Amino acid sequence: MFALDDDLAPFYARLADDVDLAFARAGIGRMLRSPSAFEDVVRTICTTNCAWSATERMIGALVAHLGTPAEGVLVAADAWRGRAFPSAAQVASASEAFFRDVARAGYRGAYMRALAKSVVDGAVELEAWRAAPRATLSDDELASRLLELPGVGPYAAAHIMMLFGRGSRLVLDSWTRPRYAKLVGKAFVADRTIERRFKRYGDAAGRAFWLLLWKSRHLGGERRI
DNA sequence: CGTCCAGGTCTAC
DNA sequence: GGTAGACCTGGACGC
Repeated sequence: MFALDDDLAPFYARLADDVDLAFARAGIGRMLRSPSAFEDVVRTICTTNCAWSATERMIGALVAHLGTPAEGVLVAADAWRGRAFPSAAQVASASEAFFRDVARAGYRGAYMRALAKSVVDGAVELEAWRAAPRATLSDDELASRLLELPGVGPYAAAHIMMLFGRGSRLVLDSWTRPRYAKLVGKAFVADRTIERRFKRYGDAAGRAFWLLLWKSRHLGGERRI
């Protein structure tokens, strides 16, 4: 989960003379990921086009109703505490009614069911994709595969890749866009402009973008860049 | 009570 | 390849 195999040395080397991100060289910038790649993808789908409260509701329901209770942990039947995130098989076996009436996932229900089935029958090998080194599976190839998954668009693909240890794509959404604009003192900044600004970080552009957005959390205090 | 939109995506031009 | 419209849900908002 701590992605300790991710080698950030090249990234830190690139930040040696970076005014904005040199602070990260102290060992900042590692992304916390899920025990399984399937969980990373499902959680991400549950962040799309909805408020954070909805994301929590959907994921909470998946865990509480489909996940396996941890051994020796006594919990209420409807609680998510003490349970593992459900496996692809467990999600695949859930009914449409569960997604509609319990998780209240709306149109995402069909996406999650389809994804879970693809993982179960072996058509989609998320775990292998996550484990594959760049030399074997390029960022472009991984991105195109993720984009073919139901419910995964540009935002989700970039987010999942970040969790998979590929910090090349910028996670652009309704939180990061205004967040970046505020940091540079503008009301609005076009995606192309942001992409151009971070192009210099090469295959670590997404990680650099993310770090900049969270810089104040690491250093304390809000400041413009 | 109607409209808007939140850590977007998909389909049809 | 770029762009409207539709899409589940529910909390926030204006009236």
